[in-house]
Parts: sequence; C-alpha cells; structure tokens
Amino acid sequence: MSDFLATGLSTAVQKKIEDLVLQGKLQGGDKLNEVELAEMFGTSRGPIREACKGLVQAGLLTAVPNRGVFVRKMDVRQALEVYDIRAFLDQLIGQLAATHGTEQQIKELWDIHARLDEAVRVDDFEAYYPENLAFHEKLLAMTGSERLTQLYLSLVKELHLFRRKGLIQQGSMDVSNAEHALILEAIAHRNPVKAGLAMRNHVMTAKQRLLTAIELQSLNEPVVP
Amino acid sequence: MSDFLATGLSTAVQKKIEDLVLQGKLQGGDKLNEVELAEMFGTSRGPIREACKGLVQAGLLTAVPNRGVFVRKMDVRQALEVYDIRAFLDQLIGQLAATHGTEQQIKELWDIHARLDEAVRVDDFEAYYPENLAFHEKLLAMTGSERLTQLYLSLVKELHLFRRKGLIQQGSMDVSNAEHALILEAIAHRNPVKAGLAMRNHVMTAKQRLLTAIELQSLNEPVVP
DNA sequence: CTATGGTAAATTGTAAACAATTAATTAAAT
DNA sequence: ATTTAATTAATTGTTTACAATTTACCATAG
Repeated sequence: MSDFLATGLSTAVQKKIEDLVLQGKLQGGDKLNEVELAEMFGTSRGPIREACKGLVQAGLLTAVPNRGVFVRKMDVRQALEVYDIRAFLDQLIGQLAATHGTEQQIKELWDIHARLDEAVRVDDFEAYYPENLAFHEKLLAMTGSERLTQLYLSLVKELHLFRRKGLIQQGSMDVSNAEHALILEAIAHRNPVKAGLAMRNHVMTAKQRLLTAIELQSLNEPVVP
Repeated sequence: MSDFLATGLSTAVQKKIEDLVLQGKLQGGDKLNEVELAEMFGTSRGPIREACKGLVQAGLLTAVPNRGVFVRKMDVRQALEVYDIRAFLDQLIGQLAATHGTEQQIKELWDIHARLDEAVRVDDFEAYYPENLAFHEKLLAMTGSERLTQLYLSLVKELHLFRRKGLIQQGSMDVSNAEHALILEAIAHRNPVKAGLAMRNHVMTAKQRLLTAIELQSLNEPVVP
C-alpha cells in the first residue's frame, strides 16, 4: 500500500471496497474473496477482514459464517422500506434546514436550483444528476445535525444496491425540480412544517415512480424466465 | 472460547463488548485495550479488532489512528439529535403499525398496556421498564419492516451512551402511559396518520423531559467544577 | 446415467510473530 | 525545580503461519 492514508489501512480498504460496490463492479450476491482482494490492494488479509466487518455493519455486505462475505442483495421490498425511512428523515431535514439554515445557504440553494432548471430546459440528465446531489447535500449541511447527515448518506448508499436496469429513472426531472422549488420556498419563508412535508412528499413521489416503473417492467416480462 | 457460537467468533466478541458498553462497565471516553480484551475473552487480537470495527460503524465506539478505540462520548447536543431522528422514525413506526398490524397484535398491545397501567398504579418502575420495552418492540414487529426495526434498535442502543445520573428520568410513568393509550387507540381505529403523530409526540415529550432535567441540573451545578 | 462417498484443493477462521507508532520513564540542562 | 531530550516500555498496525471448514473433483456402486 503506497497510498497516502491518515486514517489507517483498513479504513482506506473499506472505502475502496465500498466504491467497488457502489460503482456496481461488485454486484448483489457476488462473493468477496479475501486473498483476491488482498492481492488487489497489496495488503494482507487482516485489514480486508476488518474492512468487511465495517461494511457488513453498514449494510452493504452480508456475512455467512465459514462461507465468507457477499454483496448484499436488495429486493424491491427492501428498497421500498428504505424509501419510507428516507421520506421521514427528509422531513426532519426540511424542518431543521428551514429552522437553522443561514440566509447565505438559502441563497446557494437558489443558485443550485437555477442550474437544475437550466438542466431541465436542455434536458441534460448528466448535468442534472450532480446538481441534484449538491442540492440535497446543501440541505443536509443546513440541518447542523451530524448524526442525521451520517444516517442519511448511509441510506442513500444502501439504495445504490438496488439498481435494476433503468428503474431509478432518469425522466421526470421537471417534476422533481418543481418539488425542489416548493421545498425552497418553504425554507425561504422559514416555514419548517411546510418544508418538512414538501421534503417527505419529494421522496414519496420518487418511491411512487419506482413502483410504477416496476409494474411496467413486470408487464414486459410476464412469464417466469 | 468455549462458548457456543453459530455466527463466528468476532461476532460473539462484538456482542460481548457491546454489552460491556450498554451496561456501563465501559463508560464514555474509556480506552479499549486489545490484549486486555483478548485475554478477557480467551481469544487472539484478530477477532477483537474485527469486532471493534463493527462497533465503530455502529456508532458505539470511536477509532483514533495509532491510538486505539474508545467508547464514544455522547454530549447533550448529540443525544438531542438522536431524539429528533427517533421521533420521526417512530412516526413511521406508528403509521406502519396502524396499517399492517394484525388484530391479534393489537390485542397483545392492549395486554401490555394493562400491565403498564398496573405498574403506574403501584408506582413500580422496575416493572414498568421492561413492559415499556415490550410495547415498543411489539410496535416494531407490527411494521413488518426489517430495516426500520434494525435502525430503530441501533439508535436506542446509541442513546444508552448518554447516561448522566438520573437524566433519563424514572418519573412521569403516568404521562408516558397516557400517551401509549393515545397511540393504541389510533392504531385500533386503523388511523395511521393519527398513530404516527401520537408516536412522534411521545418521543418529543421524552426529549422535552430530558431538556428540562438538564436545565434543573445546571441550576444545581452553577459554577465550573 | 445418477447417486454416493471419499480425497484433495481452496477458502475462511484463528493464532502467533514482527514492525511501527505512541506513551512512559529517566537523565541531563537551564 | 521545571523543562527538554533520550531511552525504554507498552500498544497498535500488519504480516505470516497454522487450523478448521467448505467446496470441487473423481472414483465407485447402484
């Protein structure tokens, strides 16, 4: 390991394995071979095992005694469970952001929203996606709650495990950003309840989009493979 | 390790260390010595280190590079953050319990509530405490959401890190169980929104009790020690 | 041809040894 | 006497070696 690391080898390895999972290079159900990973990162098996323990606790991997660790397989049901949880956490985020956000932060949210609108206008999802992330991360920063931030980001990672082809839709950017506007107005007016409900609604509509997308897909695949 | 364990040594060790923390035998800020723990459990340091990695991810321990792991120190601010999160998770729990709970489960809730009332009548906190846990665990079971259950239990454990003398009050059992009644009625009437709000309120009043208790304590300790 | 059993390879689980960093102690100097 | 430097001890980080379990393969019986 020649890398620069101020936080220990196992932690660095944990981040790298996490990347492999989130980028989809390791997919749901895949088995993680310890010696393989050790050679890949140029370490021994010790740090690999420690890293995996952490990722199991984080919900990205699952451990089977004497069989090893596997990338967690997330089915539709579990994904919907996480959407529900996220919806209520987002409600809290909206409340806190409206309460504790500074005027400067609100201004920056408007800036991001303007860029999102531009991406909607030219129908550029590649531009929309990172700005959307920035929008929600700015909201997180406005809450001032470390634990909430950590928990929320953890759940977002978890949802990355659920990636059936195109089910997390690229469409409906316009609807999504209209909802952003409602959230922003409520925050700008310092209305925590309204901001919270707008946030919760924002996630619930995303959940609903996923549900309809699943229904559509199941119509195209009517018989058992 | 002569113990019976179907899930690996490091996992068993993790549970034991977790117990040490939750029982307060290891207190906030305490340093965990690897060789000491290894001798204590009759293992080598490997499983200890793996267990600690898991507990760090779970939020019960904190790791400092080249210095070791310590029991996480939770201040008032962090505890209040967790209360807020729990409040909104409990709202979701209430909604789901009212939606998916079976009539049998609702009946069992009434039974627990009756025992809680009896404990209130004779002012027996030792009897109240475990039944209160049972009440909330029954609600969790009614949600049918594994992830929500896991997350909620994890946050409850986290709150155990915050234990200043008597701040988690034993009093106000009567108020607490009156809130339980409101929750139960809403669930029995299959009113998810009402049940959710009653649950959130239940946690927020607990948070408020903590806040007032802190204020009272700070009045008794006016000067810096 | 399928099923069963047994042996060998591969992989995980644990322990012990080694390296590197941090904490503690002692000695010297201002 | 207090501070600073140097040396030693203790502890963490990592690697290597060993044990136990699982998986794969092949032979043999039905």
